[in-house]
Formats: sequence, structure tokens, C-alpha cells
Amino acid sequence: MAFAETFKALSDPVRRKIMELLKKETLSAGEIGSHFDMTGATISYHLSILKKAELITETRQKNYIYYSLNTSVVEEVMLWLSTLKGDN
Amino acid sequence: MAFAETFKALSDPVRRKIMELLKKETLSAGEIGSHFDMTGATISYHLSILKKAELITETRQKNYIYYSLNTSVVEEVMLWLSTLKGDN
DNA sequence: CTGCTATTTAGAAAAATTTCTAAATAATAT
DNA sequence: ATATTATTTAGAAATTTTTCTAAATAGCAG
Repeated sequence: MAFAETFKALSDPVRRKIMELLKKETLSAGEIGSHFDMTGATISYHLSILKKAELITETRQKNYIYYSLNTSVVEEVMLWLSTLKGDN
Repeated sequence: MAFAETFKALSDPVRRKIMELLKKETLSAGEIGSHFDMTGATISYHLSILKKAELITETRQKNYIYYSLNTSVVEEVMLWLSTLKGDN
């Protein structure tokens, strides 16, 4: 995991909101997009960044692409943060 | 605390390295700068962003300004991350 | 007060990010 | 095979971020 990518990915409010949506349930790209006032192309761009950071994973079904959280990377970020606090 | 500012602050590698330096000890702006190949003005810019995000605090002594970590904001970030994982 | 050191602020250039439109893929359905 | 729907890719414009140089501020020290 590359912290650079992970933190950059989480630094954008749209992407954090996507993470929160996916916390509740797996969603298709289109369903995610319906929560924002942006084109599908822009949502696709944000999804690609979360994917590169391995914060989400995708699975294809019919002609939909479903996205879900990958909590293990979230955990690694938390570990880095916890070392800042001195608990290690 | 504003997550936007906090995550943005942590999204830059220079600023994360500053956080790691300050994890060990309080340092002056100049001492922090000596770890990077950048002008003091640039370091000052990065410090200002960490300060706005309340990730660090400053105290003045003589004509030095010393910086230290503020771990309570680090903890709030960890809390947000933990809700993603579903532990709450 | 004058000079010296530490740091910040201002303004501009360079680089990276975000967003859009238009076109391309991919998969399904008729 | 053609049409339709879902999504991504490419390229460009707009915005934001990072960095620098030069100038300003702040606090000693002599």
C-alpha cells in the first residue's frame, strides 16, 4: 500500500462521501453518481482514484460495475495514524 | 475539526514527514526545514497548512517558533476511519 | 538604535487536480 | 446484427496546490 495514494484519495470530499455511501452497501457506478451533481465521467475519475488506492474494489455483473469498500487499507491508514500518537 | 482540511493536510508527503519528525520531539521551523531540500518559505507554507488543520501547535521561544503534534485531531481522523470499517 | 538570525508573507511560475464534453468500450436485449 | 444502457477514456479548460524569490516581521544581541 502506498500512503501517498491513500491519503490523496481520501483528501477529496467527493471521494470521502463515496466511501461513506459504500460503507452501507455495495453500489454500481451509476447509483453512486446519482448522489452527486456531476457527470458520470467525473464520478468514474473519482472511482478510479479510490481503486488505485485500493480503498474500493469492483465486480462486474451484467453491464453494471459494482463497487465495495476494502476495509483492510482503511485499517493500514489507522495503524499509521496510531503510530503518530505513540501507541505501538 | 474539518475533515476536508485534515485529510488535505495529510495528503502531502512533506507534511506527513513533518508529522513523523514531530512524533519524536518538538522542533523549531528551522530544524524541521533542515530535513528537507526546500526553502524555509516552503516549509513555512506546509507548517501553516498543518496548523490550520490543527494537526500541530506552535509555541514561541526567543526568536524561534517550536512546533509539536496535536494528537487529538489525529484521533478524530482515526474515529472517522473506524466508522468506515463498521466498528461504532 | 543597528545588525543579525529565524520565520513568515506576497506574488508569480510550475505542476497537479478536478471537471466537463465527446467519443470509445462493454455487455445485454431485441 | 443493431440498438440501448452503463461505464470508461481522451483531451481540454478551470481551479487548486506547491514551490520559489524577494521583501517584511519579530525578537534578540551588542
